[in-house]
Amino acid sequence: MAGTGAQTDGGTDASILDVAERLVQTRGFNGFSYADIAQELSVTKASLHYHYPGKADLGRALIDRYAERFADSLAAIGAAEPSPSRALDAYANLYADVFAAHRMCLCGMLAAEYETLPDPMQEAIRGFFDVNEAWLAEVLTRGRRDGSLAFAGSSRETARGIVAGLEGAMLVGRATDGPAGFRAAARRLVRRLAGVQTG
Amino acid sequence: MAGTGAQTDGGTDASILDVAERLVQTRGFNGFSYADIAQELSVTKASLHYHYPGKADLGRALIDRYAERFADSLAAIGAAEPSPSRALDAYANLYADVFAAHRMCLCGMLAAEYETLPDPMQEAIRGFFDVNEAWLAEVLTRGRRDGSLAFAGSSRETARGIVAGLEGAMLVGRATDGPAGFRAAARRLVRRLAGVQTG
DNA sequence: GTCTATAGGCAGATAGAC
DNA sequence: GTCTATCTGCCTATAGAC
Repeated sequence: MAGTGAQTDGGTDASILDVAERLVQTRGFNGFSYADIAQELSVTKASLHYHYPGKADLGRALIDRYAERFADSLAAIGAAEPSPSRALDAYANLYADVFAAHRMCLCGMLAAEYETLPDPMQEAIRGFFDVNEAWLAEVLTRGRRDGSLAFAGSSRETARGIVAGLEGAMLVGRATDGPAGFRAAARRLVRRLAGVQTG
Repeated sequence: MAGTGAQTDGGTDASILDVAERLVQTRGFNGFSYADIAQELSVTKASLHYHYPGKADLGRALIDRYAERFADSLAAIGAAEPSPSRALDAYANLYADVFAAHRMCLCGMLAAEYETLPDPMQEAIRGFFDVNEAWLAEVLTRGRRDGSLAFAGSSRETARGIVAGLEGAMLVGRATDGPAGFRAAARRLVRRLAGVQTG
């Protein structure tokens, strides 16, 4: 359930991040303001600036927390799912959970606005995708070795295709899909790209 | 070469759309202002409001023109490429051309900001994806019938996966890829999802 | 840590002269 | 059609009291 922004503790910083995270995932980094957060938390904008002096600081903190949670989820999948094909299903489900919460992946959303973002945020976004691709590449390599997966080309480029497919499915699905079919579509996409062998 | 925003004629309206299109494709609809366009064209903001009274009007005009161009490109591919697999390669190249121009697909970008956009723009964005999926579905159906393509599930859901894959590849690629590998990656993705039969 | 108050700038948009 | 001038409102951000 990574990336859906469950309230962590009761800390003020975390509450701010929770609200900001949801706003970025639904409206984009350029589509919300400190005023939006302040109103929702019934505090003043000045108070928010105490915790995160500038919007860039807030943005960087958002990505770091999101990436950390996502990495935890990947580690949990790795521990719980020794089968590569099952690990891929679980990976697709991470995205389906975000979509079901009527959100876009935080870093997918920020990738769209990439050119308008400060350097520290751009750097963190690249890091997020790199971690995802590296984790997937490892799963893919393992699956091809044990015969449960069959795909042409390198694990890394196949991993990149899977990330792209899932991010794109969320992006387009926001405009066209209901949440119903997304989970199945995401699984289908990943299995197809990874060449999951039936039986 | 649809979607790269080549100057159509010398009309003022078209010039405004050309600049605005590039700004949306690189920075997003919420990432530019009338002032940006005015500066680039050396006119005043008031002059722009004469041509497009509100930003929503400008946005709708942008999508309509973009969708029209894209539809023309699809028709041209249909006329020039009787082979389904070659038509799919040409389709992937449409996206690669946009990416090579250091742009995101206009409607992919707007899909990210979907929740913040006025109804007329949302409607036009859905129309764009629907036309793309319908065109692809027809190609896929034809290819499966003649044996050149092999994929599980419906043509329509496979078409949706291809659009998602290409949009996502552009989205993520802006943050991670150089323009070099994108064309090959896009072709690989489409061929894999459509089950292009070798030989 | 949160507040009031405010600065300084930019957003989208309009009126009216030319 | 394009201009100058202006409006209103929101934006990010800061100073300083409590």
